[in-house]
Amino acid sequence: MALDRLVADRQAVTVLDVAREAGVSVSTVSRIINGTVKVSEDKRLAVEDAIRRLEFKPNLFARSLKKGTTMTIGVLIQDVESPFFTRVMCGLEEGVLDTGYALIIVSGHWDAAEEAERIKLLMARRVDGLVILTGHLSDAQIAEFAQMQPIVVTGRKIDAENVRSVFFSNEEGGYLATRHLVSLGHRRIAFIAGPPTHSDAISRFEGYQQALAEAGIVLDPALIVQGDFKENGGVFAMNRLLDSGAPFTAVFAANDQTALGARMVLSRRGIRVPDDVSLVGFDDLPTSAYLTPPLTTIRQPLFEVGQHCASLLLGMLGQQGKAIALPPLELVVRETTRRV
Amino acid sequence: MALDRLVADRQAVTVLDVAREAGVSVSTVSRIINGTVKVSEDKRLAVEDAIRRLEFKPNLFARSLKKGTTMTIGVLIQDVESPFFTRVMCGLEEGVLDTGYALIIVSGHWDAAEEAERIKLLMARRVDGLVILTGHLSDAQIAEFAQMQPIVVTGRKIDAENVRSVFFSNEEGGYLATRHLVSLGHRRIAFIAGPPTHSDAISRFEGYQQALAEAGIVLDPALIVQGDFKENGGVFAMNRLLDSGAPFTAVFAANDQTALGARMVLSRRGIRVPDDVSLVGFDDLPTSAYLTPPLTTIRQPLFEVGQHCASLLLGMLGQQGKAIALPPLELVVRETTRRV
DNA sequence: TTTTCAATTGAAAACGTTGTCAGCTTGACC
DNA sequence: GGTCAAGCTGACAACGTTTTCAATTGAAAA
Repeated sequence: MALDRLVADRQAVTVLDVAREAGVSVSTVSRIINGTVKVSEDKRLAVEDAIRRLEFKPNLFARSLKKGTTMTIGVLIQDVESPFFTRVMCGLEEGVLDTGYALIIVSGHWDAAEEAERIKLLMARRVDGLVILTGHLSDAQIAEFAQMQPIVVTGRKIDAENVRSVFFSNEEGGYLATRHLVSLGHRRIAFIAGPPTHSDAISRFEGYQQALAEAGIVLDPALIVQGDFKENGGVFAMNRLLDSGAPFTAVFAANDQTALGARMVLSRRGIRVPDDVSLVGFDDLPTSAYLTPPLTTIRQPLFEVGQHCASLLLGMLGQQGKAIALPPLELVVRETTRRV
Repeated sequence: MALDRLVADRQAVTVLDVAREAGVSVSTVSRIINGTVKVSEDKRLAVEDAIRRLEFKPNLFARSLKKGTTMTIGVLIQDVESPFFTRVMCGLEEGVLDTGYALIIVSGHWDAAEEAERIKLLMARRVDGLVILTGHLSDAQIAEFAQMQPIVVTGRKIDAENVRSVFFSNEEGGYLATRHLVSLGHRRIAFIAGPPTHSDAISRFEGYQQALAEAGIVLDPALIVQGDFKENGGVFAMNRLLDSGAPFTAVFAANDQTALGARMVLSRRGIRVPDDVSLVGFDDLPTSAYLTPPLTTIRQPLFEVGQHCASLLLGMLGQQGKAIALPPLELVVRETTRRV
């Protein structure tokens, strides 16, 4: 009795067992599973029944070995704990749902060497495709990796064989945020930057400069301080800014986490937001709407970015992924900004 | 020339190529790679050199197929976006670093059926082990899954073959938080609960009750409102609580996200924290220290929990994982609580 | 010098699939 | 009735490893 075998040794139900149980050959079983060739109705039924009875699960590794495909997608993120990445991951996860693909996620921790290391690890696992969410790898490196398997990369534009970029204008976001402050009458607008080598951070800074220039405000270097895209960077930056004594009425932080740190320092020093200082972030993280007061910020459609990445990659892998339209960047005005 | 072959067809460097290049048999190459049997020094050198020159990477799938092991660990979380899970994942990630194991992460979204579904997916991929971070699966289900592969589960105590639990007392945490409020003179302490079926949530409630009983305070059902462990649940709960008119001077929220939502409502209604109402959370999420004011909460050593899970599972898989000591739960007093 | 034995090594058989190839039916057509 | 094509089917060779098993070697022992 086949079920005994199942109980005795849970691991070992193979296509051979199914074939025996259904009284056909292994080839036929394989054909039914993959639907490659038509088989007679009675055998199909017998096999499907046997599969169900034996709870047969094809060994993915044997299959991978034969077909050269692993049904696995590698995802390089920078930090598992960053809400930015997890939001995108959420979209990715949704995007590959029910496609049979699984995600292997690795973190590069904002370090080009570590990123390359992790990608090599993924390649050793023969992932079918790669999603690279920002980071410090050079375009050339990515193009090289793309010789091995298709890649979708976010946060930059790469023109290379086998690479698709999901890209949207951080510059425009920086511009939107700054223009909003300008339109409220602010003229001394501080900027807490992101990591100096980070392309998103650079673009946001460019948007800031552009809005300033457009309003005829000369950029005051004393109002530019360095952050690191994390809460603590915001804390340091805001302290430095306040200690410098340079007067300002508004702050544009390069991301929400930075804004959070900055806001804490302001509050600690008795500076009210938005009464004394207006504050704008960037990202619209899930928690940002629940801060006190709720943070004015630039909304990036991160979930959709994830979905879109999945869809693009699936497309490159020959699967028909559902097309996702990327909503534009959007200024979300909440309660941390006020007319001066 | 071997390198030509490499360039022409990047995928296909096999152990056979290496053997040919080094002038030995495939068996010898395999032996050198796995270190199973001693081979002569000169051949070892030749093979190692060939491996390097050809950039040979063993095909993990062929190996898995033969050895029956996949060097993959499945992780069931509930929500990629929850800071709670990502913190633990961080520890997990660190724990398996350089062990050759990779993590496949799936989300159950707090739904027992979906959780079981995802676990079956992981099992179809023949993961070597499983880490289950809380959730709604029954103990019996987990014990059954454990017949297939070792499991580490958090947030509950399961006595079963092939299962290890990482468990620490949410009850004690609830007790600590409530006792802190009591010691500040509060007597009307509201509680915003978590999901009613969630074991962590239940334990925290029990701790709350215990501290109240110890202080001789009778529990007032009017002060207990339902949340869902997310920000929005905190918003609804706090609105309901305030609308009910029941007086209170302190709130214990079942987790930090809930506290965040509750705090926003308080602020919106002009109720000051901690001047009018004291607030305690649970989890000590990374952002909680940066709220305004910084949140008093119970710190769970989540990162260490992740490391510990990894270590336990690695142990069950026959790897010598480094032992991790789990720090105890801890009350972190910040600035949202004050003497009444 | 022969015998014994351990240390290395290579050939070949798995592991569980898929896909090619050839063989077997079956029915249609002349 | 014979021929053919078409439709199914099974045997078997891959896929790239690891792991027997047996053979070869060289050195040590007799």
